[in-house]
Amino acid sequence: MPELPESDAARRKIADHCLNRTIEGFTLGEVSHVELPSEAEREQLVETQFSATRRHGKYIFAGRKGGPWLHVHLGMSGSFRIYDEGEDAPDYARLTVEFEGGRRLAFRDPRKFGAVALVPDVDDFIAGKGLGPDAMTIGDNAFASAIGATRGAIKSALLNQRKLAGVGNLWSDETLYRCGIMPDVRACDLDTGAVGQLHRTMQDIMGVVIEKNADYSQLPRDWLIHNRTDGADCPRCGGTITKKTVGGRTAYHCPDHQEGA
DNA sequence: TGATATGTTTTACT
DNA sequence: CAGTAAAACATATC
Repeated sequence: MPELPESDAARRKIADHCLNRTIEGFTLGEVSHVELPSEAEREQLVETQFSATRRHGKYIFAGRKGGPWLHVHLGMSGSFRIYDEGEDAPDYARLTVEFEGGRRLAFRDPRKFGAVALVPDVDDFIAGKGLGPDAMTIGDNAFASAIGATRGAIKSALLNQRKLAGVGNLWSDETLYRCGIMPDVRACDLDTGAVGQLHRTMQDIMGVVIEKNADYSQLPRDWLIHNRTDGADCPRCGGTITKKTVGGRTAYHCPDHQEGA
């Protein structure tokens, strides 16, 4: 489920398996309603190599210095699959990059909410999207000014990609759960200490998910992720996990140990 | 069968 | 400008 940590794990697949190999071509799957690079854009990449990857928030990039970069957003259900020529292509492959030596990189996207595009400059792209600072590298002061001053719900602030890039529904719930803060508390009602704790906790949680390569089965048992179901027992306090809608998103939380400001 | 889903964008208000 | 709310996007799964 792609948020920042899942996007980073996906980026790493490219970094680990697809760099410095000449791109020979592309294969398209069933592509209606999926944003993909045009034939002319794909042609610009043929005979070139990816030499580096980047990630900002949930946006992944692969390219080389000076050249156009391939940008990928995984949307709701996107993923990458690395395989070699002769192996079965995965289901729902929308765009497959063919490298020399038979290496394949498939962009899978069952629900077609993802996007792949060619961008001339990564920084310009990020600026053009209006994305806020990356959630894993933002500093304490920048976090406090981006989030702490918001008048709306803290959960909505964390999810706002213009304020902070990378946090999605799952990890915003996990962060608030660990901090003991109700998702619908107004961000500006949190004291300085709580905002600082939120910053540290958010980075700690997503850092662990990145470290575990986004394999949820390796995450600690007392995390909300394993019990994110209406009516489940809260593994931290014995309360009951409950859902409510905050800012149009479903917010799972424990009313017993998550409190208002 | 119907409800729900990890995300983004757009539009229309307040 | 800041924020809220709803709808739309396409499809798989519970």
